[in-house]
Amino acid sequence: MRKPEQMMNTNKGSSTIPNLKLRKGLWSPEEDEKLMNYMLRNGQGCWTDIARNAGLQRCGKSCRLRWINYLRPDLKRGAFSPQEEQLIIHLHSILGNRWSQIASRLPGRTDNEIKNFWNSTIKKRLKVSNNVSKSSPNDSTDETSSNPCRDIMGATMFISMHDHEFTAMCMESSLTSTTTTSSSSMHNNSMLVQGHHEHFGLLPPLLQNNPINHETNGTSNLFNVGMEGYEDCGVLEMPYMIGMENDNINLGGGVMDVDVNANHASYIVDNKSTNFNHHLNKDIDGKVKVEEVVGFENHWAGESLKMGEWDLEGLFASIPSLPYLDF
DNA sequence: AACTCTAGCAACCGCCTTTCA
DNA sequence: CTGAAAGGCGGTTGCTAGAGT
Repeated sequence: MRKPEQMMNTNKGSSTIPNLKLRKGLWSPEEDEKLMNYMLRNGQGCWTDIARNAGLQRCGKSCRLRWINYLRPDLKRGAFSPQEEQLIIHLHSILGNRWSQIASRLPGRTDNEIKNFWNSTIKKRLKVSNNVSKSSPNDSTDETSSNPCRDIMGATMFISMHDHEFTAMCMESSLTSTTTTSSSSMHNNSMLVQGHHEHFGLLPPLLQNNPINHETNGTSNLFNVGMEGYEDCGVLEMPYMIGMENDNINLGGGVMDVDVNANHASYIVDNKSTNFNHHLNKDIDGKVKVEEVVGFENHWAGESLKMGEWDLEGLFASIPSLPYLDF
């Protein structure tokens, strides 16, 4: 942190207020009050104007940051709850360091806050857990190391495997509404399947001991996907693929047909952005195999799939913002 | 009590993207 | 179409407070 009176310098940033020396460093309570009052009176607008009109000797950028990270009334304060922590990990495993996108899924939390939390707390724990796992002979065949997602997957001491409810909620809510569900959701799940299946922290582990979670409340479906394991060739064995009987689930870019009685489920998506096609076939023994047709490979094992190649909007459309969560 | 270490976090920096004249 | 300004974002810095010695 910087002392409020620490620096006064000419602005050389992208937000300019000519001929004014702009303050930097910590915000004083007076400055906070000015900005807060102005924002509450006038709402958001051009930050340079806000800075000027509020009588602040700050650049617009600085005002924006202060508002977003500290003054916004809807900000949540205090430590991250375990649920939030899990969600952050979950989202980070999907999105990487896209803090703003992660933050957009955690109401009341800022990207800066999450970033700091990740860098200071989670990374550290990750390191510890990684050291532990490296010392374990059972992990000798594991090629985790460079991928943090994968590190997390292996971090059994880090993620509680027994706290299933939250993940379940994620899964349920992401598929609760037929309008919010998309093919990318399947893709997300598939990604998360990667890693040591005995450590499924980010998959809904409830599925491992809750074979059928299948209910309806009139308008919503619970649609849980359980994973028994995975194979490097991209074929996943799923003990349970659950949908409403004879449901025709709208998956955004495609349609999933679930016909439990016929022991058959098919999921065919032709999504330009994700280029992701799956066929699901239910085995006689009740397992459903997801056979990759296009665009999904074992990227942990070498063929990396770059995030930038995805349709992140589509991807995110499938991740719930969980507004009902009250951490 | 004095000093050192370190975790946590506010805020800056610089780059990239978007908007607008 | 182009360039400047503004906005947005991720990475990084450096201060503070508290714990440890």
